[in-house]
Amino acid sequence: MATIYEVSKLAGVSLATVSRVMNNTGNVSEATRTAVLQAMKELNYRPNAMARSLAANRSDCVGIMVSELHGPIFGALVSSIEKELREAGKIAIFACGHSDAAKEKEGIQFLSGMKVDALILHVEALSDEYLLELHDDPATPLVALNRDIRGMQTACINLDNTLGGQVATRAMIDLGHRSIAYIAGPMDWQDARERLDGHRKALLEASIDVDGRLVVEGDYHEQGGARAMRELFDRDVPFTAVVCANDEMAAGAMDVIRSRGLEIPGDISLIGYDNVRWARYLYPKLTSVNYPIREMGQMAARWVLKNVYGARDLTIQNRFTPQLVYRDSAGVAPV
Amino acid sequence: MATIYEVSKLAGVSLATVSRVMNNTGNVSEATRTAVLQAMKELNYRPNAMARSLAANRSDCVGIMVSELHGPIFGALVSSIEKELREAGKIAIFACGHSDAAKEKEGIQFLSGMKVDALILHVEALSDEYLLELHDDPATPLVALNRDIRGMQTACINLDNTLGGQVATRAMIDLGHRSIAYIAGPMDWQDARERLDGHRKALLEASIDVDGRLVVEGDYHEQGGARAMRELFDRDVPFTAVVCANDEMAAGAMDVIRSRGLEIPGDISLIGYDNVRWARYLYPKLTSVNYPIREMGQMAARWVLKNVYGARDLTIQNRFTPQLVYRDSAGVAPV
DNA sequence: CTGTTAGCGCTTTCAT
DNA sequence: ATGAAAGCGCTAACAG
Repeated sequence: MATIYEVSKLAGVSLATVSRVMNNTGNVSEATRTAVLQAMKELNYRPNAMARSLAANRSDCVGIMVSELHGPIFGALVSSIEKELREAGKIAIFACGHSDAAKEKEGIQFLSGMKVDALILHVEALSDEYLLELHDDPATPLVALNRDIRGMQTACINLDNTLGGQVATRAMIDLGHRSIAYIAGPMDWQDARERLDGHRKALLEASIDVDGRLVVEGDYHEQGGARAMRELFDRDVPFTAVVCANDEMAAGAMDVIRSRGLEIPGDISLIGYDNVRWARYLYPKLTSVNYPIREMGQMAARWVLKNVYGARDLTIQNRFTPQLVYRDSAGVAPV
Repeated sequence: MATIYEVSKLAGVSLATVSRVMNNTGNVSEATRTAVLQAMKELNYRPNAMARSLAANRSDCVGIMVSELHGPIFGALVSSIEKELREAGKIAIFACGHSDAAKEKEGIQFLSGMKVDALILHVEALSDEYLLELHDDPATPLVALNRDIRGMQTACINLDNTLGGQVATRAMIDLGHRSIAYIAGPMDWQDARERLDGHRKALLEASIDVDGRLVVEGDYHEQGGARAMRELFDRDVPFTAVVCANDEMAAGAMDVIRSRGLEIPGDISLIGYDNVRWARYLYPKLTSVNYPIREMGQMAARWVLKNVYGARDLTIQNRFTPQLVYRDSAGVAPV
């Protein structure tokens, strides 16, 4: 593979000049510029990104640490970040934490070894304190998704999860439901707690007693949703609606409801959360709270572009508002 | 961030020695080794991956070029490759081609600028000839997923798509269906053509005439599947089963079938292809041909580990056999 | 077993 | 406007 040296020789100029035309830095006469460009083409020259980083002390890489690389949420996130970064000529380097504190730390270490210029994190296991520490270390700027940490709120991009839970339950109430069950996410996750808070809030504002027997903790997975749904039926306290803390669990719940010979939404209304791509493939099509993950990923990328690479004219929105997407799984309460 | 130089000073040894303990190369006395390790810990030293690559002329990065980073197929692929590579201490760098020839080429250029040690490709738009050319250039070894290119078959990892189509249609035949419609993928994609071939083959081996009016070309997306399904109904030639070239289209078709007041599988049986994660969330649960994409991604990663990094004891399987996953959407033909 | 030294390909002063 | 030269942090001969 050709190097800058060979290009300079072929073009009859010095290394420095070739570097200048590559980076559009300093003054280069039109004549030499074209000569260099020509030589680069001729040799099919690709600058060595590694060498460039080393010399420039700037890698043009940003590290993305997520729980998983796949799935409807993380997949969309990762994809939108990569897209935005790439359009700005930056490279996204990914690491997976699998919701495990040790692995998340290890992933961050790995990325820092890659000398990334910035970090975008969407992690569960790492504590607020740890993230704050990282944030206060000026070595690598970072932005955290789905977190809201005091002391670094300008570097947090999150969804108003409480509002989301509220909106879902409120929609059920507006449809006439009074006995509304809730399948929560794992309570050691902040977003799960917030979503549940929202549910409770909606109940309170409608003066409906919150009945502990009507909420059961799931695991954000289909199986957990199914299990929770069975538990709900077994508890034998009547309800006409169930809101789920995410769509996966709603899918599991849906299956169980149907297997009891009940109709959705005729007998039981159902609302999910996240509005993943396949929510509309379900039958009936799932009403769900939208998690604008692509927009939020894009925003995280912009945060980096603005705060690390000095891009102008970018406004950062730290907090996003979830909106209910009405489909067919929630209907008026049976009389 | 600490450098190797500072570590060497703190440990009271030379650069070379530090390098040796980092890489487990050459002989180092136990005493100095611990001293160096200690110094590294003390300084929280992370080797600079860029510098290391430059010097060693080996980046430990492998470039992954896929059409998309997200979605049930690509997401799973990307995730499995990253996992396998990472466990071997290699770094996956991703680029998206969006099924566009120009972007796919550009992505490859980009990755080669990153000086990746190898390339794993899952692309549609690039021609066999172009890939062969790349393959014959020893600069960057490459392995191609979902392709079967003469002249580089040992570097291809693919699914027997024809067999998959055959298996699906054969299952319908075994259930007593004789009039079987087919919703194909875009005919300029090789895998779509192969899957259709399989369908025809199954028909032939059962001595069923292939009726051109019963196959319609879709686009591998839900909307295309719905459109194709409507087209099929409009053509007014009766059928009791439809096999779809992928699950997305099956989801779209399902919706249309139901909207005509028909039952699945009572009136019409349906089989999908790919067996994506949400296939079992559909109602009825979708019977589908499994595309073992994770295994294949893992295999591609192993190919690189073996052929580029010299890992031992890895056997490479170039061709995978699809298997039908029986669920509820396909049943016996109505009498 | 350990140290010295010459690069890897590029950027970036500093001269000219 | 262009060139010379000193590194960036690390590896890999080569000596000793």
